[in-house]
Amino acid sequence: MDILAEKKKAIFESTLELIKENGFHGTPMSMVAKKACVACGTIYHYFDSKDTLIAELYAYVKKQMADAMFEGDDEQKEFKDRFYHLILSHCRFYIKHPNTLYFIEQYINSPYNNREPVKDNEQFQHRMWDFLKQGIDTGVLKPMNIHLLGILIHSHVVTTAKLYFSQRVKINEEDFPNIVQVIWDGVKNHSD
Amino acid sequence: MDILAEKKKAIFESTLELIKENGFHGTPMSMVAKKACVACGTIYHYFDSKDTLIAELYAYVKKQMADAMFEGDDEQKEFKDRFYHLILSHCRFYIKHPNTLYFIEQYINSPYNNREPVKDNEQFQHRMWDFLKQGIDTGVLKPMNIHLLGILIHSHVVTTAKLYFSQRVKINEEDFPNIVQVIWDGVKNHSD
DNA sequence: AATTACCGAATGAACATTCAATCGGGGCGC
DNA sequence: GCGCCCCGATTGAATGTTCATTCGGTAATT
Repeated sequence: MDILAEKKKAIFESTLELIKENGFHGTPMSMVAKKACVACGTIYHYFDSKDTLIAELYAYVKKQMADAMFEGDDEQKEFKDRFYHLILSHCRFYIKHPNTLYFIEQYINSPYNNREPVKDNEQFQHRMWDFLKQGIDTGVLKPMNIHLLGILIHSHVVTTAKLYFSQRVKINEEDFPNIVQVIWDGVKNHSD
Repeated sequence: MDILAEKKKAIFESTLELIKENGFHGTPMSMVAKKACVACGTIYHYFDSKDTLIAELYAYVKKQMADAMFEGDDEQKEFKDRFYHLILSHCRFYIKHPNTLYFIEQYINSPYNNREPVKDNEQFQHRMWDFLKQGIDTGVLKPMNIHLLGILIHSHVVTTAKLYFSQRVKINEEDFPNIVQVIWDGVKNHSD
């Protein structure tokens, strides 16, 4: 179970990195095999097909993200502080895991996305929705569709992380709070 | 020159639609040829390779977008009105051209993006930057890096357009102004 | 006539997937 | 403890398919 898991993990990590570099097309199974130091056939011992591998990889990184996400969230604190903390953690996760960032973005914008809906562990989504709902109910956030709100915020985070790695616009971690302020001012209820 | 342009255009449009449906990998040249009602060889009369076709297609749709973008912008109006008008036009362009929306998103998040930097007609970018700069200089917008501002706004627009076509969150054109308000509140300078 | 547009079968390379063959470790009889 | 067997894990060369691209030729346009 240990060695088994190790090999599967090696395949995941290799695929992740190669896809970031070369995209789905640009990464033949043979390349994944070489990078993961296994034989081609071994991959097929663990996964039915390349599509399956990619779909499972998506679930794998999604779970990692969910696990990392709410760490350090303190329900006792004020809403705004929690908001900043959550968004910044999320940004930092992507900064720390660029392979994941680019893989997810590619995946979401590819036809893989709608092929077989991976049964998402939607832990992350639900905790986020609860948090946002609380913000709306207490009048701190604009009254809006929660899903919409969540997606707008997430897209803001992703854009920020991508920018961090881009050549054209140079930002660093010290700029993050200012960028988070943009989305905060956007979603907060200005009537108070 | 006329018929020539027609055939080239047919190839562009077919590629655009097929890539939206099936992605880069999922669209063989033979399929493009069939859909465009030309022979395989004809495509190679107009384009050096599949990569070239895709790169030129990107420039082609980018130009269409730029052309459609600033239509109806009135420099006499108040900044906020112009902002809403521009953002809404941009949203509506994507709504009207979903193929373009999904193609661009796939392209940007693929390794094609960094392969050969298409010499962008950056007309759109520059007009946008000028507009944003004016907003900052007059104190209406938060003082921020203009490129950063532009990208954050654009990502908001793209997210909105994608949401429009998504199953999960149902929004329609009447919701747009509220969504634009989020980004407006986000970027406006609240100190006045 | 000459140049250009167009055709589509043929080519060959790249790649996902298969499978027959080997490895290795743990259970079992002695 | 020792040898043997079994079975899942692993291997990587071989297979068959799917394309991108080519090219010899035909039609249209000048």
